[in-house]
Amino acid sequence: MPYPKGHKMKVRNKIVESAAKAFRTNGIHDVSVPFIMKGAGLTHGGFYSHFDNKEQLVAEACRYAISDTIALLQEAADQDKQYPKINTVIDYYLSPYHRDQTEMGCILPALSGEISRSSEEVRQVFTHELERMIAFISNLADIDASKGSALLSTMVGSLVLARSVNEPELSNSLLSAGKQYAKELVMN
Amino acid sequence: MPYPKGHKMKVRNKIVESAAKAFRTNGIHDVSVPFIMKGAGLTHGGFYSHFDNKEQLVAEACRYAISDTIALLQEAADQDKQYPKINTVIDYYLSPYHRDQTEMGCILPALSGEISRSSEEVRQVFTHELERMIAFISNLADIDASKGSALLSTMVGSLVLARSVNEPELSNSLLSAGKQYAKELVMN
DNA sequence: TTTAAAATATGATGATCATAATATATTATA
DNA sequence: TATAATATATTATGATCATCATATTTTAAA
Repeated sequence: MPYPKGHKMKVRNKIVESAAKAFRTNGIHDVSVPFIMKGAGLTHGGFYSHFDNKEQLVAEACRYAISDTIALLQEAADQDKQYPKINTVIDYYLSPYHRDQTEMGCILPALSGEISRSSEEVRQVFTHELERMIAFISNLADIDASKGSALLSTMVGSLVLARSVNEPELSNSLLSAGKQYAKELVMN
Repeated sequence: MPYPKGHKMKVRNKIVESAAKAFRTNGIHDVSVPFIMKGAGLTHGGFYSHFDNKEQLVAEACRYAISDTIALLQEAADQDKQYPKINTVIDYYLSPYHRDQTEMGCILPALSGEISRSSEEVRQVFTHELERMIAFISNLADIDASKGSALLSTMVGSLVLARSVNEPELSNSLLSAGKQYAKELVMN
């Protein structure tokens, strides 16, 4: 058996990581398989020995990206002493930094629009991961899932709109307004 | 001068309408120029006598679609006797009907993600139209623009997430939660 | 009814895409 | 060190895209 044990798995993970980055930056349809493979340090030929098709990779990249985001937000919540902890997450999520760092940021504002037009397979994975995200937010804010959904919606909506406009002032005010009313939602 | 006066303008409008429909349903990059032209009852060849390139059409379709949405929401607000009027708009915006009718629905949840990766020209138009939308919502709800931005963000976020999941129950609960907290935001 | 400008259709070009077939390189084990 | 299984690279295929060049159709006015 050539190649060390676990080698293929590592390469596969690199492809998923590369895809998760590229999709968040440039969208799903605008990112080609060759581009993703280049990002993983490979050429396009080997792609189909790792995945059945691009759609399967999209699903995996969604799963990876949301898990990654939850971990990142959890870390932010743990490090900051601010209370309630949810405020740290809201502040991070709606920061100019997060707005401008799409590559590493939350997948929801970046790809939800495209996901809604994707295959059942992709939407199935997305649905499951979104449920985890809602649970995470609700738990951290100590609110029920319904309120948690509304909170997440406000965060996602504010960020996606803030990213769409090309007037920095308007963009910042969308973030600020989102932050303020997200926090009020949690407290009331 | 062949062809009746105003003929070209009418055809041009048909193309913009066709594009606005198609983009909302299938995204910008996933809709081809030949497909848009077919939707307007034409073949692809004539496209470039109406527009310099696809990007220019995207910008026009954005403008058209947001104006169309504002008019639709204004109409809904005028017809229903419910007070405050903003509640009618919130109920319509976050209805299963609007969620499932992407073709005629609001462009914000459908295309914001892609817009944020579009050209400056497109984002410029989008920014201007978004400002009009925020003004419309704030005015109708009798709240300031900051609160209006947060309200619109909640509506957009809820709808985009509701459209992304493939579990009807979760989707409906995202709409319901959005409705409830959007109304509370207006009142508090 | 003819005509010519304006609008539209047909067909072509070169790029890029997802995917597949085949060739080459890698390396754990014998 | 040789080998054979496995991973990766190269090359090919057929489709689709935006855009352009050219041909054909339309119809207001002469």
